[in-house]
Amino acid sequence: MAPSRPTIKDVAARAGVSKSLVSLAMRAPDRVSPARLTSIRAAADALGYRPNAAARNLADRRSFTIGVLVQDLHNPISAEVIAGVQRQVRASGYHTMLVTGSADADLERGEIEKLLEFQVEGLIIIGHRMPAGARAAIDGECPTVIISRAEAGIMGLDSISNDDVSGARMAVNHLYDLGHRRIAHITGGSNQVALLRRTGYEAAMNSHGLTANIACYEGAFTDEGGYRGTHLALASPNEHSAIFVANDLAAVGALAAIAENGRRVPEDVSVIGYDGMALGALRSIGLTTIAQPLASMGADAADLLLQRIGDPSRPPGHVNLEPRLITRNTTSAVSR
Amino acid sequence: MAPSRPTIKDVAARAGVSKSLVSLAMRAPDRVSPARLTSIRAAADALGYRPNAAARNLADRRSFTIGVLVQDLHNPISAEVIAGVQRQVRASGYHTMLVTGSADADLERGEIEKLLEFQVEGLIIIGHRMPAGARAAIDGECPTVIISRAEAGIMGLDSISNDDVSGARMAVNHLYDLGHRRIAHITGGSNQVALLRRTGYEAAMNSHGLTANIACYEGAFTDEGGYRGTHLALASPNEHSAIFVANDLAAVGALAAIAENGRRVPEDVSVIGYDGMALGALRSIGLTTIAQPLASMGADAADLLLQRIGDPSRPPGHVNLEPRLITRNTTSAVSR
DNA sequence: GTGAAAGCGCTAACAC
DNA sequence: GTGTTAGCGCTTTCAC
Repeated sequence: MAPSRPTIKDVAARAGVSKSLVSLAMRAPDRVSPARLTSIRAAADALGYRPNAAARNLADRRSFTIGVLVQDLHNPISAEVIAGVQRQVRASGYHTMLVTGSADADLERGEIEKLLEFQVEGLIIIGHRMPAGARAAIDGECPTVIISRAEAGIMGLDSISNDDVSGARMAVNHLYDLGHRRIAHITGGSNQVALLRRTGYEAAMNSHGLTANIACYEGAFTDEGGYRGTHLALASPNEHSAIFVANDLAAVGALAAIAENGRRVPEDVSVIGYDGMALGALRSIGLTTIAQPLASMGADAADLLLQRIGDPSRPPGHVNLEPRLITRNTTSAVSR
Repeated sequence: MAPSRPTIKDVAARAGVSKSLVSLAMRAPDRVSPARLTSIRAAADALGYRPNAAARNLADRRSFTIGVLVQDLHNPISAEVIAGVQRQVRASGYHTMLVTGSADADLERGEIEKLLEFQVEGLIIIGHRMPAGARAAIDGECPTVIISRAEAGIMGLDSISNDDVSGARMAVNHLYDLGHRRIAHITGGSNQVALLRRTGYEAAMNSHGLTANIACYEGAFTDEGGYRGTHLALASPNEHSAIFVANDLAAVGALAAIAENGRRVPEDVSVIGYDGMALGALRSIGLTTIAQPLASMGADAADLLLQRIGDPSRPPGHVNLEPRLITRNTTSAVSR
């Protein structure tokens, strides 16, 4: 700030060469004579020179930065996806600028605007909602890939998702195989992902001839949502022996509701979640779940984006990864 | 990218005015005649003009950006601190650029370098380790505040922390008040924060005349660490009736170890953690803990940083917040 | 191999 | 009020 940082010019002066040679030395060391190179480097070190990204981006007309919008930083799965994104992005010589979304659509669109003003070369959006400001990106402004939003396809964006319908079926099938028939579903609300999971649940129930047993209780993708929905389920006369909860966070809430209700998991009622958040693996939770390959989804998103940046005319790609069942301690064979 | 974005010049041409008037119109609308203003705005809208942050930062010689380094994005408390930081930073008209640290010190220093190259006006570091690249920041390069690292003081940086020693005493006192005497401590490793919490534990035990009962078992700030440490504790002949675990994540691991050991919480052994992570409040966990005011720590850090940016000569400040006890379901009066 | 000069998009005096 | 003119720090032809 105050003692404004040394510039390429200062380095040049100190090394007794021209600005452009310093610039060259920084980017193509092999095209500069060894002697000058060392003296330039010495000067740079002595001065504590650090390139100014703003100036370089301006001259380059590119930023080597990709923007990441995380809608729900509080859901632990976000961290895992982010880690995957970062690893891959870094490996490609880019770096990430991460902003968080929020319930406030205006704020969220503002964040996206900022990212765009910073000339990010691409955008990765992690979350279930369609961000307000994403329209701009969609309008061909900036390559964008959406993680975990299945309807992205219809908007012409690249996307990475897991097959929610198929995953939900896996959940039901697992329960079915354990002998459960009265299987309830706690929903994740009215967003696309939640709807798909519900669809998978219903489809699986139907295909097992359990149409009459279909029972959905309204929840949300939060601890609280799972808790409330499960209380509803337990209060019904249906005597569910198993519950498929829309996501892991909600499933943890479900466990609490069940305990409060005086029943045991999995002896009295089995519970299966969805997502595969690391915390579900915590020994004191031991949640059976349908796990999304979170880190690779992040990495794949980065790959897809980088490809698209390389070739903007490339048609949008949709990677739909298969989730997998992880059996832990909250599901068991039906007891009666 | 390809169809390079419209610039201020394009807007000027379309509106039939000069570049500088457009620039003025964007920043001080009231100093431009209404007629021109509207026509400029119309032109900007029509063109889909968006200011180029790189150009502006270069000309302004400031970025209105503050960099945030999060060392452990996987610890859920990070998200809460980040939220606090973001809210406050945004409210001040700045925005944040967030990068994640990692075990790899070189990568971490690289991330800090990037932030610095981007001309961030300040740095907030969230985590327990002293990042390699922080030296540069310390050398007066860039105002920096450290969250959760008590030794920051000696390095001349601003810092926000909670009083770990005092918090640990609170934990022990709570247990003591419940009648516990054989209180074990699962440590968080050898970092400063863990050491302080251990110090507080020992001090409290001493002051209660329980010096002979002091028993520390080696753990870490992770689920796994708490799990292993607790198994050690339970295997000892000390018959601990209560355990103070170095942080919440580890405490959750402790719960698992205790369950595996065939004991109940809190009937057979009480457990108290530290941090106040939101997940500890999840009903199926209900962890008693010493809660740090995470969101306000983030907000305070942002405030401190902004102040320092405003007045770089300001002496470093250290805000040491008092944590508070949150009693939930994992502690109860000693039974025998 | 090296340097001079132009320009990236924007801001900020400074004149008109 | 409004336009002109210099840069901000860096990259990049293009001659030498």
